Amino acid sequence: MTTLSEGQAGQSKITARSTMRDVAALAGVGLKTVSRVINDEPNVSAETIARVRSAAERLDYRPDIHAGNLRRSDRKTRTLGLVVGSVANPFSGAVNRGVEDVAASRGTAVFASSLDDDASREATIVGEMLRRRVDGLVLTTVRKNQSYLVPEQRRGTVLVFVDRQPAGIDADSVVTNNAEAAAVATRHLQSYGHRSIAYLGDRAELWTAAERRRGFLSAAEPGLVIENLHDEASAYEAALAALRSDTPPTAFFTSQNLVTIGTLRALRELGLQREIAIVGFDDIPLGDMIEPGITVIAQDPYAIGSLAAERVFARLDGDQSESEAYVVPGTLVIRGSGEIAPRVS
Amino acid sequence: MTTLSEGQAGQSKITARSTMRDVAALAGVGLKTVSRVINDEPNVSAETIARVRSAAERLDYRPDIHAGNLRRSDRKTRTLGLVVGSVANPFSGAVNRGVEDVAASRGTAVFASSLDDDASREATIVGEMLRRRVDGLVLTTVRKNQSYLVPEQRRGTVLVFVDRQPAGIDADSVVTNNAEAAAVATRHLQSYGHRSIAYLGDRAELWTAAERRRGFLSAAEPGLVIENLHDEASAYEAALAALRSDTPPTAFFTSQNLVTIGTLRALRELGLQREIAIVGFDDIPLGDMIEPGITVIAQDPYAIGSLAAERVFARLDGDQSESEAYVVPGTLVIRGSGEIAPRVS
DNA sequence: CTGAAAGCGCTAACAG
DNA sequence: CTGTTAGCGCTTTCAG
Repeated sequence: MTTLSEGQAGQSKITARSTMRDVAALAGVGLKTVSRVINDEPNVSAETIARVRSAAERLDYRPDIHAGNLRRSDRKTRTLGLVVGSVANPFSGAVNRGVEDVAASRGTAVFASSLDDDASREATIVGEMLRRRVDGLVLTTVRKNQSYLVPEQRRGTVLVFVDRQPAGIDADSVVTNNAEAAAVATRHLQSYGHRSIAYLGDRAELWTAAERRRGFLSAAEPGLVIENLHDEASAYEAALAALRSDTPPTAFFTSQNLVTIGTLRALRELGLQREIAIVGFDDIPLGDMIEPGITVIAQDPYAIGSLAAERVFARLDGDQSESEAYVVPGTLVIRGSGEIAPRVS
Repeated sequence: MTTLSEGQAGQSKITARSTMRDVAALAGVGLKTVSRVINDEPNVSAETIARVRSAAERLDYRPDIHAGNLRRSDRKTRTLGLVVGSVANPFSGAVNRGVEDVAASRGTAVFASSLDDDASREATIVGEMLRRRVDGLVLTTVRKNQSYLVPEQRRGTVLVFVDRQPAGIDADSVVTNNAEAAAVATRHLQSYGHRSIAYLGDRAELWTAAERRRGFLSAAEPGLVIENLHDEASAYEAALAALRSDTPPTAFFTSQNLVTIGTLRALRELGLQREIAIVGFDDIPLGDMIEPGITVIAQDPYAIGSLAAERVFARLDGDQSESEAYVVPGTLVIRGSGEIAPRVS
């Protein structure tokens, strides 16, 4: 006894989802023939193609990619997972778009998830994506170590790390030249005469924060280093305290977006935005519209995302070369705030 | 003859993906028992549970959600599709995050796709998501008409429209009170004495743009209305031309993010940012840091996204009530640029 | 409490 | 050029 979907019975109103079987029945051909037509395989007569197409259209047939995948030999779901800080922040948004554009050109859809730099959520989120059998994963990680992904990688899931370098696993990564760019920013301030530069940084355990601090320290004479700032408010407080101390810095190097904004607020609060220099790491929306314009090391998150996605597809296409750390250089964008000379005392 | 995955043979190195079968074999139980344990179903002895768990762990077993779905009665993929302008823009990013947070709390993953307001891509993108059998779709549409989705909706795919009202289909929507808020902005300018307010708007066929214009016109005396501005550059040119005309406006109402920024650049170019008033629709990052601060109608994209996702789940949970247009009100944020009185001539 | 058999919608392998 | 049979990894159904 064969069971047919409801669609077969009712002529007028399509309500149940129709299957390949239904299309085959309506077109009066075999199941495999429909499969051939739907997948543009050769060896079907033009007339048969037309009949199948019209039947599929009449039933508003939508092939189920997952049912096919179950049996298909390559087992690709044409799906990518992307794990970022938060889809709501501009940096991640641009990475997301870079990944999406490359993925779309390959007929691949993208799952994005926000981590909020919360290490405890990393494994859960990645697990959810793995259950859905993503072909590859583009990851901004928080955990100290990613060795838990090694078995998955061995099974063929492609892993590419972005923004931060992974540990305990061998895989491609795409990052900004954090240390070098931070040193460039620092030397830029020095070239205007600054000798007392305060470093305001993010949580020390983040790879990016550590790299930027390393770059800063490689160029600067030992000075004020404040870390573990993760939002505007804490940066604002830290900057305010530094400026009110007995030996205030003549310039700031802020290692991250929100830290830069918090520091800008503190400078404004004290009316010092034209007295104290500041260079931030990572660009800020409308950074050229404020007064003075904010000088930054601008990253290229779109390029990071698209390059990462390209690496995923290269690996899926069989690239067996050694894993590589790709560097997307940050660039110094001069707008005014970093070109303020220290007050002569 | 039974075929077993490679995992069974090799003891040390796991390389092939193991299936429920492999776990069952290793644990020495039946397939269904493993299924019960993995899905936390009742009627399994504690000892058996432990044996299965340990076998699953040893094989690093990951259930395949799609294989299960094929046979499962509810056929839910626990996947949502989100179609927005661009995942890289702040408004869409916040909507995305709102959707994601609600979805994550229900064990649901989110596909996001960028449309760039390109009507020709709408059907393709939606089609890709439907092939992947998303349970629901949160959509920012561009096409004039969404009736092509009616059959899909009848089959049980939940549709919720955000930011823009759909046409030709009956479904929940979540939007800002565009017309009312635009009228509020306009009256705000009038309350400072403005009688010659220029409206700079986006493409007239976009529902949001039309609504905002309608709101503006309901409050303003007929004045300068310029439309079809879709980016910073065109808005900049339009504002510049208006300001250089024989009868320049004393205030601007700009109907969208990029248009506001373009207009601000024009005002700065002419050094008029403290002479000519401006109120923008949709908030701008760091809008309080520029001088003067930019007065806007701020929307709440996070609330829009999370409410939309909640509606999807409500419908999936069986809510059969009439479809509704939910309104997330925009709020006037006063920062300076909208509180400039016209020059007395 | 446990498991064998059937089948979800599709593709692979083969036979006509 | 076309169709039949088996089976992907899981859940359902039903019999122990």
